[in-house]
Amino acid sequence: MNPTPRTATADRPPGGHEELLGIGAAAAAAGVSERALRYYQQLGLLVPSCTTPGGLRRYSAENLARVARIRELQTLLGLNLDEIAIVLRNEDRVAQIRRAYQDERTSTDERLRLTREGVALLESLRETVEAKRAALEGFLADLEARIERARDLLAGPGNSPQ
Amino acid sequence: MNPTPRTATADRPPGGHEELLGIGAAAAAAGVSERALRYYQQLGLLVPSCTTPGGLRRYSAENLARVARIRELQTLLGLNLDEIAIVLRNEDRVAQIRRAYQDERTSTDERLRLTREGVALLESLRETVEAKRAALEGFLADLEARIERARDLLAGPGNSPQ
DNA sequence: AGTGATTCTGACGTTGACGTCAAAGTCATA
DNA sequence: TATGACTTTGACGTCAACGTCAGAATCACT
Repeated sequence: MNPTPRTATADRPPGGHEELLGIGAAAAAAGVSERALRYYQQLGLLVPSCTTPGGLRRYSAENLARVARIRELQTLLGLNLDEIAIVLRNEDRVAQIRRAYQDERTSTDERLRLTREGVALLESLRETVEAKRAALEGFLADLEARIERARDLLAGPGNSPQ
Repeated sequence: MNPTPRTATADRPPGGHEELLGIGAAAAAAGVSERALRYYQQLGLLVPSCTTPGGLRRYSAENLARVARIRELQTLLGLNLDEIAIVLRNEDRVAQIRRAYQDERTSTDERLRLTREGVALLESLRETVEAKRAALEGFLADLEARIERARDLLAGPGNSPQ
């Protein structure tokens, strides 16, 4: 009933590399289908952190986090995969900027320039999200007002509230 | 250049009925396609407030508000049309309860019962929306934290922030 | 070297929410 | 009542985001 399912509850590797998952285990862990992982890769959203010599995809924890991010952008913000590609490219760019910033050889005004660029990218996403949040807030307020009115009817005198 | 476009900037009707729009004008006013209006009707989401003897659909302002509601539930909450159908049916039920409540013949405990039912329906929607809002809030907070950190780099001393 | 589970690459199918088009019908106006 | 704009009902097309399936290849393990 448990014939060593290969990847699931993996035993710690003696060498301290990374724990890489095959596409089946990765899909299960991320809560999406194998097809979805291949599709994301096809669109350039997700590149498995390495592949076996024979061409099998191996996914890292970072890869799984990226899938989670994709799903979040899909369900929370309602972005399509093309828009998500843009967001992810921006976030990758920010990470890259961060690394360049840490680099000893980066000059001080280059640091400034990079940071400003990163902030601008993040800000633009924030605009989008903030707009959505505001709209949702309004929606919710309206809903709560209606509930409130109904509740008043329950509390008030049973008849003819004028 | 203005050969009486029939329905657009309509002249006030002498009799005080309602201003009804043909499907073309209604679609334009609501910002959706004619096909969408027919499709919504096909799914039972939207029934034109009346039709001409020949079978042409006429849309009221209330109809347009409903379309706006549908679009809102689509884009803001990401619901599909089946889920929207449920929400709208619930909201219709609440309105119906409201009317029954106003009715003289409705007894006091019937009023209580109806109100409780209405509140329950609204509350259930509120749960959904609130969950979404919370998630979005978290998303936004994370984003703002990242922006903040980048901003700190801009304000701090140009080098090795440890 | 063999076995069985897993994965590969096409390639076609599906679903939701419409888009588009043809042929016929309706409506207000000339 | 005739004209032209608008609308009707099918019916087929489209697009995104995968689902599904076949046949071959890969991998860990014996």
